[in-house]
Amino acid sequence: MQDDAWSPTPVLLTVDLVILTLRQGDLHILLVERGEDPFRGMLALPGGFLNHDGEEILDAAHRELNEETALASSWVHLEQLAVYGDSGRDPRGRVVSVAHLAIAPGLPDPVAGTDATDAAWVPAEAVLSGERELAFDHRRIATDGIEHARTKLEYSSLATAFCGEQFTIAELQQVYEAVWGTALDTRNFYRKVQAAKGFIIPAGTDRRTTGGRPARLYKAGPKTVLFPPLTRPAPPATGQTTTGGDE
Amino acid sequence: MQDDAWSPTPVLLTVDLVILTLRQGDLHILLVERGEDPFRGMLALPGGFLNHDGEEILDAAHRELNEETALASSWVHLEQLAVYGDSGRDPRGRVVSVAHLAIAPGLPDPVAGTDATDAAWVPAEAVLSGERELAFDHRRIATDGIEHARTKLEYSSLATAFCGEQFTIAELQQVYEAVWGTALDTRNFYRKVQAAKGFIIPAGTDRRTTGGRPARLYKAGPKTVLFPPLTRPAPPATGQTTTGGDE
DNA sequence: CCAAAAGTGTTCAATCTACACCCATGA
DNA sequence: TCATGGGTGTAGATTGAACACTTTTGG
Repeated sequence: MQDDAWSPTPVLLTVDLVILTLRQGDLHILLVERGEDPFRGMLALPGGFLNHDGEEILDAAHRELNEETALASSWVHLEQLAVYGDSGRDPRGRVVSVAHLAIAPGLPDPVAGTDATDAAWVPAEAVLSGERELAFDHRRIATDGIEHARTKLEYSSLATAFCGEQFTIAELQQVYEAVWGTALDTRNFYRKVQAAKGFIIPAGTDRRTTGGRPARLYKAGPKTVLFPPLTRPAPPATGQTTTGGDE
Repeated sequence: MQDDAWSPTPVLLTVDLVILTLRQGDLHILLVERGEDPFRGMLALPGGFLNHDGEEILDAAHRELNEETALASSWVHLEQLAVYGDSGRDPRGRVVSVAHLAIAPGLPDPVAGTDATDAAWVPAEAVLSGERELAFDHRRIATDGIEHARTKLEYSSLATAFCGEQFTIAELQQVYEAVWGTALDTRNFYRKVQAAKGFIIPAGTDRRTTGGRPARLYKAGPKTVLFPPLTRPAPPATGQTTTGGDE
């Protein structure tokens, strides 16, 4: 990082959010309908420019998140994902976006955005498959974000961010099954999450019942890195040499 | 990502590089001595502002890499790490840096920078321990980059980027040992790297000898994601509950 | 033939998977 | 007392760490 004689060209910074949650057992992503002109009327990730003077990037992400979900920041996991800065990605000029991943516990159905024309939860599958078109390079960003979440479930405590403050192990399992799109053995899942010490810790003597034996309640533990990790079942190897092309 | 009435504040974008290589069996990082005024004379990561008109971020990283190492881009692994944009990180104003991780095969000793006053390979340990002070928030960036490389060796083929086009399994093992700072069993390492199909593939009938039986030569295979992964030995658990504090 | 480094076989323990089984509650 | 989901035990397969041993070269 050193200066040169020429003065460097400034760019515009935006913050875009991949906000994920679970709804009726399926992974959903929050999208807004654009009210302004580049891509007006098309679905896009929530986000916006950095505020006037010296707003921190992470603060801007939090601000946008609250504008869209009206959720107490404390319950939401928020982390930086990557930068998307291709010169052609925004017709308005050189706009560089810092993408963030946010995970929220299940929210009430319709989220009327304060800012955007309209905001809605869309099944993640519809975005991954390309069924829903997105503005800018947002499909790419959303795909990257979802993939990031998938792998991070394995070795981090990210899954608890999908639950409320307290949750049962069965609820936690639903998170894994929804995000990974696979079924897991309930009984082995039990032991695995408990084997990762510090992942979840018992919460009071409370229980919650849905027809059978009441389940113990847990809350997120102090550890964010899981050991041993929860391994994702390998896809069933479709007769090919391995699992299709690579690199 | 939607517009507002006010016009957004532009920021300056830089690209900073964490360039790692192996030298005499130890992990080294390339640092330059700053010739310009903020932090003049202090060590810093190689990097610089984006070029005049619409240079792509990745292109800028490649450009800076070549200026510093004069290495054919094709042999170097280069990927984006993260964005560092805290408002106080650069005394010149709002400068946002896109950090990159570069891995290069061992290079000839002195790398006389074209741009910087001086460039030198510094043992990674000296940076991690804080023994060497770095300009800006570059120690943080370097630390993050090294940690990123460490974990990525486990599940990706990143290690081959430290070797030349062809390498022996013993050389590959040295990479793991140097980056992780642990000793590995040669014989089990053999089977593990070969079990991860597509990681390394035999290169011709060539062999290379250093005193004993000649070793087979390999080159990087098509797969970038390793399955099964090479797991890093857990640190010996120092009698504490687990491995020290967390979160 | 000896030293040195490459590569193979084998053992024993830890782990994982699959599934049988018991437990606690509401109706 | 039955249905329903929560939670535990356990046998067999798979994997992993440790280490003896064989192979191939140069001196």
